[in-house]
Amino acid sequence: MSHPKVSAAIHTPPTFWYVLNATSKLYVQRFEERARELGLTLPQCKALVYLSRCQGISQVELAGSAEIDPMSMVRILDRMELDGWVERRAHPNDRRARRLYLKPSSKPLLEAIDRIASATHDEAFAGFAQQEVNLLMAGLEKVRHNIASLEPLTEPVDAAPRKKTARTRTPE
Amino acid sequence: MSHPKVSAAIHTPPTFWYVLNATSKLYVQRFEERARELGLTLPQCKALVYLSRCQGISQVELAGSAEIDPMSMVRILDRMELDGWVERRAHPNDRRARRLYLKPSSKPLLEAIDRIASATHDEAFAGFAQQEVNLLMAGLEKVRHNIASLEPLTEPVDAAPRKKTARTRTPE
DNA sequence: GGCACATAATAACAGTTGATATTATATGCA
DNA sequence: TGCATATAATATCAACTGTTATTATGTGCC
Repeated sequence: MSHPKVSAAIHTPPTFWYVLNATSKLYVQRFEERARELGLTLPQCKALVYLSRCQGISQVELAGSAEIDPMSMVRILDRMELDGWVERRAHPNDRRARRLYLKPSSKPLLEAIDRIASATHDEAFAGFAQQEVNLLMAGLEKVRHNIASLEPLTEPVDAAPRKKTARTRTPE
Repeated sequence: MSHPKVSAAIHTPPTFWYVLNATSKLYVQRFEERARELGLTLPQCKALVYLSRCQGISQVELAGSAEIDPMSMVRILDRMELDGWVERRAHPNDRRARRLYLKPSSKPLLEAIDRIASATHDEAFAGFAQQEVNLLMAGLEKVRHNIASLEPLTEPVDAAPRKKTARTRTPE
């Protein structure tokens, strides 16, 4: 991510989505900058943390609670199993499913993740009163709730099925 | 993005980065859900909007002001030039550079983007007083500023150069 | 029991993104 | 002038993500 330092270009008053995105991206970047020392990406960290809270669950369950796409979860687990942090055991009653467990070796990792998360949080909220933090989170939650409870855009279901990747569109 | 509806898994109190990310992602998703009807992705919209504010700039400049990676910008412009929204003209004094211009056909597009942005904004802030919105943005800006002004993590510059992609890491 | 259908995990593939290398040109300085 | 270095744009390649298809099971109903 090597942007040439922002030039003397016009800077219009930042819109909400701009600030929201920029902040989110920065925050993740900072987190991953630290997590890189552990050889972990954010999704991996998420998987580890969520798994630590309810070991023995299946992959779909973990994917569901960590809000990660099941297919991505497979790949994350492949990597982490290889790295020796996680174990996939057979499920006693369901031969399709696998029960997930953390290997003891992952303990220090989880602690490190915790430290990293705190450190990032502290950096982000330097100079904030606790109440401000709560307010900010509450606001974001409200926005999130607003969007989450919207209908999926009724989609005109028009004759021409559109490609999912944004593509050439001839203006009629 | 087809998660199986979040299972009965334990749900710990949401942390800040969780809420921040989730909100940001949802917001973008909602925006792109609408923008898809125009055949545009969010980066494309960004490029168009920023370009509209200072036509005649070069690609690096646009990349800089829109905070998009220059290489990504190339690809975005390739597509949009093809689609006939944007023009690359030779730069009079610098034969390496190209000056960017919007083609007239992009005008309705820009208007549509504007409408979409407003619509999304309105959905997100349903039930907010203007003051709340301002407060929320101010909070985010503060966080953003906090992180943005951090040193790049002094990187221990340790002997072993680490791969940038999170990879197997044998615990010593 | 056996058939229709759902589900867990994974494979295969396509599209996108990010990092580095390449090419042409500019710029500063000896 | 001529060489070292910087820069704009782009090509190339590897990693990652998302989508759909595949395989092995499980579940309910007749």
